[in-house]
Amino acid sequence: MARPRAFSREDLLEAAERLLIEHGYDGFHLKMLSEHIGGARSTIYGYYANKEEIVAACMRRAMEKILAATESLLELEPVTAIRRMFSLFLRHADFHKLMQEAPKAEQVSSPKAKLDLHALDQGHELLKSKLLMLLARAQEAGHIRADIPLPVIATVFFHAINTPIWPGMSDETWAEHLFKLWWEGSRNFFKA
Amino acid sequence: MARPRAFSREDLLEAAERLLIEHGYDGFHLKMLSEHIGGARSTIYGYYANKEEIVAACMRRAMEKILAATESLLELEPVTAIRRMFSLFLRHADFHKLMQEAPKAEQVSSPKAKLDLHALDQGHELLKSKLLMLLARAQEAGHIRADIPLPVIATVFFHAINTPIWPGMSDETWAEHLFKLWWEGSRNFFKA
Amino acid sequence: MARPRAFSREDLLEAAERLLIEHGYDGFHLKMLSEHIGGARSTIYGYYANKEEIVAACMRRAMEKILAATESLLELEPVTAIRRMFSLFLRHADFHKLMQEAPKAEQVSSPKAKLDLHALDQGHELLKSKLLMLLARAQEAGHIRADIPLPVIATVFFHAINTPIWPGMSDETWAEHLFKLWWEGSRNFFKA
Amino acid sequence: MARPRAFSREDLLEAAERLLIEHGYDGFHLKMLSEHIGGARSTIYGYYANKEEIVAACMRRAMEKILAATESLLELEPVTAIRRMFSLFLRHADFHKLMQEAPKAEQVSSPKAKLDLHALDQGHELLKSKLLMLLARAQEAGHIRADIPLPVIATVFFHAINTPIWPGMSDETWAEHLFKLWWEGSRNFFKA
DNA sequence: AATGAATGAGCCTTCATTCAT
DNA sequence: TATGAATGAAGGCTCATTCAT
Repeated sequence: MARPRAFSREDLLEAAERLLIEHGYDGFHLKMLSEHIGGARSTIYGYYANKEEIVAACMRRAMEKILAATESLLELEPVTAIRRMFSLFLRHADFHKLMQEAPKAEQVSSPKAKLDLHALDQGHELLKSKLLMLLARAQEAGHIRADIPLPVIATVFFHAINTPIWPGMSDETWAEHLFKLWWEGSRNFFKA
Repeated sequence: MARPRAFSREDLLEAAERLLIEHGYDGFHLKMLSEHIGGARSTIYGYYANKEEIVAACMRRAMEKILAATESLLELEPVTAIRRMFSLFLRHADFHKLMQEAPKAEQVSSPKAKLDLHALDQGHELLKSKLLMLLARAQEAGHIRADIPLPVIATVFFHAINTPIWPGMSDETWAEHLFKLWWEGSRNFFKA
Repeated sequence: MARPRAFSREDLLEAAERLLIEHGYDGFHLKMLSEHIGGARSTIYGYYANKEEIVAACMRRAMEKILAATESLLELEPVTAIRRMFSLFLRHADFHKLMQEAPKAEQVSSPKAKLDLHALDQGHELLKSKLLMLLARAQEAGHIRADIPLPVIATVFFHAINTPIWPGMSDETWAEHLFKLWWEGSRNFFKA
Repeated sequence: MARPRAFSREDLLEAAERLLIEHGYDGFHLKMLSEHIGGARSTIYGYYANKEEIVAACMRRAMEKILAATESLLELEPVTAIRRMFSLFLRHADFHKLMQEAPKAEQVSSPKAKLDLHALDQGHELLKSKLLMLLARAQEAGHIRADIPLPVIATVFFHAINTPIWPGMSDETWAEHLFKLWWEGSRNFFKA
């Protein structure tokens, strides 16, 4: 009965995500966004009340995608699960870059954005706790070194994933190498 | 007779570096800068023609400081040198993070800024080649694993340094843990 | 078969009047209006071509209501009629305040709005002339002072009505006091 | 040593006052203001941080001008003082119209504007109390009717002043008539 | 006819940069 | 030379109005 929407909320968030990753929070303008989705700046306000809310919704959505992907991981054998998690995060590579741009919930004035950012934080905690659980189980089974606190190991895990790919290398090889280096280090243990 | 210089080029670049690290490129304003160096905004234009040039000069200078600090490293025993380099970079970690979002020389309009950014890139390459040289020597001596290409190992090295510190942990302990994880990995090799 | 009318012209003008009185011209938005009449913003354009026309139609209608209410007043004894008129206007005081900032017919671009605003002006003149007639008759009968031109007295009458009510006072008491002050002044004539 | 200011704060407030009176709070734009003082919109922000602060400063200044003008009034014989106050306000005719546009201090976000608006309120109270004091003294001396609460009389006084002048009449005659009507009412007390 | 969506004009505000002393 | 003042180009957001169903 009314004019059909030129683009969906999904389209909008998708574009926003790309632009946020590419330009950072401050470098991200609604003008830019509107150009990328092919509409007027003001049209965006029919979807979200302000920039804050767009960013927050965008972050939350990315987190939910990741969380969904880690759904069944906990049931696997821990070392396998960790390996899977590693390659999963690698596939969603920009996710972490995006997360670093997240504004703090307290610095945000829109209540809706606050809600989304809190959900984001909870998601973050959940993700960390999932990883910690896996690491703990792997450690109990003697697979993970015990001389370094698990949260530190987890932090390094999260960060390692974001290593910018060596140009020209295939994704699979890259994943393989990266995991090996995280898992076994750079040292040569088998020195003759 | 002439008005005394309100601040030196050094003061300016020093303050700019701190502010860039703290607020990122887009969050960095000349107003902020002028307040921190105790002068008028317009005075800055006596030193640099525009914001681009300030940022470029600032990055270049930071890179040169790092390069100077790595000067004598190549003469040490390779594994010791690598360890030193690790903690050196860790001390300059903020700068590294900044580097990752450094403006590209081509996207910049001021020719002077272009020059500085090219010098920055060259410095980066030099740094990488120094590291590669060390890694190669260490590998020759059998200390570094040989099943993974050295550039990949170097990339991971560079990236590992930027891991956000685990809150509440002392800098020294953090450095220790981080190096161990890069060097020996997360796996427990000594499983009973 | 046709969609039922969501609201009538009357509903629309009624709501517009309330909102105009409450928020003034610049504070009056079509969004607000549409929410109050329970329809879509765009539906309003089925009734009036633009905001100007709504406002003009609304003012004209309010004026006509007042004029109708003064219909039988001229037949009364003049002083009684004046008293009645006073309390009548007091009841419509908000409208009067609004009238003072009514858009001028010449500043308006829509011809329909122009017409309505001219009608509004005519109504205003008619109202004034009615009042003047009453005052003249009262003056002839010796009830109104003759040392001040009647139009001045009429102007003050019109303006007095808009005196903002003393907070906490009942409408009736207020009307009583206000009329007395207009009629007898603030001076104490009966000084001992 | 620096470029001379194109207009003074006074110029700015003066223009703002005129425009506020003419167009009301909502109809008053910085663009309009900048055009009237002959500068760029952004230049205004060198004087005041935002629209709120301009309006608040403008109101406060108007109030202070009036207060200064009423300075020595209290020492006069009360009825004379009242008469003087009346013509004084008449000369500053638009003052009250301006005051009606004043935003409430609580609805304003800028702290500086809050301060100014509070000062405005205090000025308002002071003005009212001055008038009330005069009225009370006049009443004690038997010059003011006692059957109507003084605050009501004061309110009517304040409002009466703002009666729009009868076009074509000289200011002095107008002042005379207006005062007479407030003081003695419209009624003819001396009916033969 | 009624509606939800789209849009452009306009306002407030910030900031890099230029000007005039 | 150093500076305070001035400015235009954005960018966020609102709102009257038009479009397409």
